Amino acid sequence: MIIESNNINIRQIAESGQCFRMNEIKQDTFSLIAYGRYLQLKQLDDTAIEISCSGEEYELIWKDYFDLSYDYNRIIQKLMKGKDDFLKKAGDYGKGIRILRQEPFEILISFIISQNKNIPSIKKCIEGICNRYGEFKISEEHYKMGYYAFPTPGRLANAKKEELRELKLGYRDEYIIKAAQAIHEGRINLDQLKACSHEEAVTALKTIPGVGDKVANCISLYGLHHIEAFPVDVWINKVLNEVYQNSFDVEQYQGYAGIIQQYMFYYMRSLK
DNA sequence: ACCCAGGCCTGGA
DNA sequence: TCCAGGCATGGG
Repeated sequence: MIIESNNINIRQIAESGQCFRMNEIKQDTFSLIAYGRYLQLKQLDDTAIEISCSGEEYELIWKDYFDLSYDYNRIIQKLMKGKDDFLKKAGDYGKGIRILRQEPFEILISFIISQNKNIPSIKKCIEGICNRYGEFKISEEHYKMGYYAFPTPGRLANAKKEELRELKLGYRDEYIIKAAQAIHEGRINLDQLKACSHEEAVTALKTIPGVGDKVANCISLYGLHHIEAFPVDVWINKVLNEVYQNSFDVEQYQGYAGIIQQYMFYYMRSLK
């Protein structure tokens, strides 16, 4: 089925560093594994994508996943009318980005892995985990394409350190197991954190070893959809230092700073 | 060989 | 409270 929007660009989303299982499989066509499903997305033009699922499945899952009820154009227009030159360029450059509503547990583990790694390396590690611990599935709708879902908390909670080391996760092995156990044993309830405030969520997430301020903000933004989160990584740090001389005022964008952060990140990386 | 990657933890000022 | 060094691994 076709989705029309002035603010949806699959390539930009796939390259925006918020999701790690979206890949280009042929020109302008991307695969995606999420919520235990396999999907293909084709960019038709600047204002439309084709999504390989029924209208029913779209309404049930993907409309929400791509955050299609939110008006990103309103944010872009606000930036265009403002006087922040960098954000004008960044907004124009990344106006097809949206903040996905991804599975909280997958995001928790993915961003624990992300520390001190580049994006290609993060992707490799996540695929390794899925291949080793995820459920193997077959998509009848895609010529019986086989794929692995992201593993459940229970499967990862019972993983062995040595196994994870084989997957080249390095010192993150223990972090991953501890995090999965916290979820599996119910000490941390991610759905509950979705319902409470961003600040409370970050505080709770930081009790998990291997989750510091940056990773907690990423989980809050990408996994819990607290779009006021503002994760500061090396790239955003570069923006804050070099572009704003450490005088950027996040408060101007209160309530949706995470979207602004995403435009900054995507644009700054394009400059190198 | 060195440096960096969507950082975090620990120990010592 | 702030900072330095260490931490696994792969790629430039």
